Amino acid sequence: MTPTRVRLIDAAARLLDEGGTTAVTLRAVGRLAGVSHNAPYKHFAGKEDLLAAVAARELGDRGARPDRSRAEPDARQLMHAYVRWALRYPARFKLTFGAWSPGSAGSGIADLAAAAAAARSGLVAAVERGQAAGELPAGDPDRVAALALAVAHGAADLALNGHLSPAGKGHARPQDLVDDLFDQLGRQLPARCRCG
Amino acid sequence: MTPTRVRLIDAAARLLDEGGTTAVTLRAVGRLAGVSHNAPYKHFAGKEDLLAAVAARELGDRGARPDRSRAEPDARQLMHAYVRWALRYPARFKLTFGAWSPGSAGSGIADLAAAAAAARSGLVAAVERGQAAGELPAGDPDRVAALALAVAHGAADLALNGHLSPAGKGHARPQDLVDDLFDQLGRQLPARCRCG
DNA sequence: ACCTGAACACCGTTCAAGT
DNA sequence: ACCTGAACACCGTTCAAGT
Repeated sequence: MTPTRVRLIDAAARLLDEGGTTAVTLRAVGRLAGVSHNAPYKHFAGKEDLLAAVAARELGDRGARPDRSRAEPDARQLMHAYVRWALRYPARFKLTFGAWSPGSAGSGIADLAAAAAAARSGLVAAVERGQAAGELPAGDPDRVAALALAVAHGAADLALNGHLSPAGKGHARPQDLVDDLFDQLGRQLPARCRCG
Repeated sequence: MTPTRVRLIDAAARLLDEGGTTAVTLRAVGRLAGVSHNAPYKHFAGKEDLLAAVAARELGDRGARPDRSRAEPDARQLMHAYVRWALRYPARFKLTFGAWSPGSAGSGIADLAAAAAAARSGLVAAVERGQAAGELPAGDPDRVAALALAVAHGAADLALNGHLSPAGKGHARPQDLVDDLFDQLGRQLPARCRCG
């Protein structure tokens, strides 16, 4: 709300993009925002809370974007967008979906939890539309959504950490793994096929 | 090789298990190992190289264990073991499959790359056995293995970070997602079903 | 070869003041 | 209410010595 608060978040996000997670120090954030090195403590509970505010804003921006271009994206497109975002902004991805200590209760962490819940429900809604259209198997939509997210998240994280494509064997791009899953999910037995 | 080197790795692993990744400081490692706070620099290029040595040993131990109890584990069992290990030792999991700067070339990092390659080839071999037994779909075994690993890794990582089961809705245990994938992979159209 | 102690430039966080 | 400067207890890393 207050201008210096958003200035601090801006500075932290910029440092994150430029120098990775290790470059985001409270002192550098204050320096870049034009305040003293401990002014952040008047706006955030500490370093972790400031980082949570950055993650919450990033998650909110990501959720707000696809709504304009396309009213009802399908689950496959959402997971492709997820992977694309992770590969393009590795530091934001690692921060947003990294570990958040459940005990601490700063304002930024609360915002982050709410933004994450909103993103999750959007994916579940897309899965339900896919099930209604017969493109995805029946069953608990929360669980199908979790499976899709697990593949996208795991593929992106493994790729970023160099654990996916061993030696230039091009065939393990994370987007391909997302497609493999959805192709497999779409290949379920149709109702008319009872020849078993 | 040298005794102090393994003592330093022991100390780092113990600090990692007890206090998480932030507890592993070079000074605390030296203290626990009974040497000065910068003796590690005679055995490792720096902090990252010591951590890589810890990760390489962990990965090697994980690879050596299942060989005794079961000669040829299948891919599903390997992925279940992967998830079980990640949930039980979160800090080791995050360290082992975390980010390793590709530029640096310490001895520990080289060991880690070799151990990761060995683990990967073991999974690919299990996938090939599953394909031969008709339990897994045909196609590039490297890619099927990558899909299985992506689900296991993503499910474990999301679960550890609280992004999987939203509000006590029990139905998103990472092991269940691994089963969902393998159940789906086993539900491929049999050759005799040509009624489409 | 292996280890030590002092030193340097950082860091997060706290605290007593300032306006 | 918001910000500042000094201070505390750390940290990784380097360096000149010691044996």
